[in-house]
Amino acid sequence: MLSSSEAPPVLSTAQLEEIAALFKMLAEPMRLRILQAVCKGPRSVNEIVHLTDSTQANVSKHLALLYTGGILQRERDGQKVFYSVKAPLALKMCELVRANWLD
Amino acid sequence: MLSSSEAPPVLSTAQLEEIAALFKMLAEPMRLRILQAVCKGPRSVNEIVHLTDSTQANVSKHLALLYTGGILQRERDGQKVFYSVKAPLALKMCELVRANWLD
DNA sequence: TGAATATATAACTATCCAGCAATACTTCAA
DNA sequence: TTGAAGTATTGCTGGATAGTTATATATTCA
Repeated sequence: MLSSSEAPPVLSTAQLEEIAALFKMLAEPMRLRILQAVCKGPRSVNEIVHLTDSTQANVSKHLALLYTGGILQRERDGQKVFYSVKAPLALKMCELVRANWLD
Repeated sequence: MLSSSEAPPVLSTAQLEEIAALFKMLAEPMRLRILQAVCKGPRSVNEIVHLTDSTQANVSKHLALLYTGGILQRERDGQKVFYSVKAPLALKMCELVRANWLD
C-alpha cells in the first residue's frame, strides 16, 4: 500500500462514493420493480404494492430510500401519496443495461 | 399483497436480478477505482494496488469479482496477471452518471 | 531445487440491509 | 370525535460482503 499520489484520479473519492451510491440504489430487484411501476406516470403507494407484488411496509421503505436518494418525487393527494420518477437518468441506465447486458 | 398478474412486467424477474447484479458490481467505490485504474489499458495487479491505494488481498478479491461478473478480462504474462476492461458498458455507465448526476 | 516475486484464497469480524411484524402517523368522512 | 383507509416508521433477524491477516499457489531465476 503506497501513497495515492502516483496518478491523480480523474474522479475524487467523494465523487466515486456518490456514483457508487447511485448504483447501490439501483442494485436491488425490488427497487427496479418499483421503478418499472412508476415509469409511466405517478402511482400511489398501494398501486405500487400491487404492481410489485410486495408488502406495504417493504414498498414504503424502498420508496423512502429512492425519494431521499433523489430518484423519485412525491405528491400527496388526500390520503394517498403519489410517487413518480424525478431522475430520468435512472430509467436511462436501466434501459442501457437491458439493451447491452442481457442476453 | 395481491397476485402479480395485474400488469405483466416488461422485464422478467430473472432479468431484473441480472440488471441489479450488474449495478451491484458497480456499487462499490473501490471497484470504481479499479475500473479507473484499468480503463486506459491492461494493468497488473500490483499496478492496480498502487493506483487504488489499497491492499493486494483486497484488490485481488475485487478483481476476481469483476472478472467472474464479466466486466474485466485477464491475461497472464509470466508472474504477472494483467486485467483490462471486457465490458465497455461499465465505463459508459460511470461516464453517464458522472455527467448527469454529479454536481 | 530453493528463494523471491506475483497473485489468489481462506478464515474471520464488523457492518449493512432486505424483509417481516407490529405499531404509529395522517387524512378524510360520517 | 371516532373509525377507517392510506402511508410511514420501528425493532428485529438472517444473510451478504468489504476489509484484514495469514497462508497458499504459481512463476521465474539462480
